[in-house]
Amino acid sequence: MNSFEIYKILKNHFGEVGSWWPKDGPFEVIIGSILTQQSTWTNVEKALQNLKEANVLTPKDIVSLPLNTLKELIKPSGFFNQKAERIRKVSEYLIEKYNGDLDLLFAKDRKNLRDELLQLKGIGKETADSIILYAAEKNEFVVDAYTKRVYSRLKIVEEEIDYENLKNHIIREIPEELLLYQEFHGLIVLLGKNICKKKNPNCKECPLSSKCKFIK
DNA sequence: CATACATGCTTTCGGTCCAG
DNA sequence: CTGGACCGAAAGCATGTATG
Repeated sequence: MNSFEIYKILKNHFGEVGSWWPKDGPFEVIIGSILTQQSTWTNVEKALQNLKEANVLTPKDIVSLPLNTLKELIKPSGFFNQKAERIRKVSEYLIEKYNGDLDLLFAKDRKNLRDELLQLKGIGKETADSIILYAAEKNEFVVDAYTKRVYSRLKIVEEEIDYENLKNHIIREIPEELLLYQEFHGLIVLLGKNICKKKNPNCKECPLSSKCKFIK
């Protein structure tokens, strides 16, 4: 079974995901992509809500905030000490290099943008790709723990496959289109979060169960 | 040198598992 | 059955040490 088939089955099952990532602006996407590292989205939403209520919406707002206040605001997302440092460092960088104007950063081509993001502490491959796909809106596919779990349970790839290999496997099998990249990733998140869970998977509800060897 | 593997980082949520 | 203590999982990343 190839990735485009999986996409169609998931879309048929869940329907249109739409712009499921919060579109309150590209800077919020960057913050969100850091906050969501190793954390659930519901917790990240609380942290983002706190920032909004405190009127912290731009890189300049972040750096003018005492670090401890930032930590308090993002506490619900977990790992708040590290994440606060990372968010502040990234904000400082954006101000120094682009005067806080993200359009300048996103004007770069996809590869250069990715390399630049990866040099920032706290931004690894998945976070960089999320920023490119959802904030810069360029065709960079995102794979994550859900993707790896789903694909390895389907026996399409081995469990220990690394990030780039899984990503390359998938992009070879699907059309290179922004909306499809966003939609497919969103659908996999829905599947991984609600059905293909690590602990109590709901295989009976899974639209892919007939193709899956895992089945519990 | 470079690649592999282990560890620290934190809160919230949803199970599991007995005691009452 | 009910609740509450308890446990592991949840959209990763950087750093340090071991291994070849």
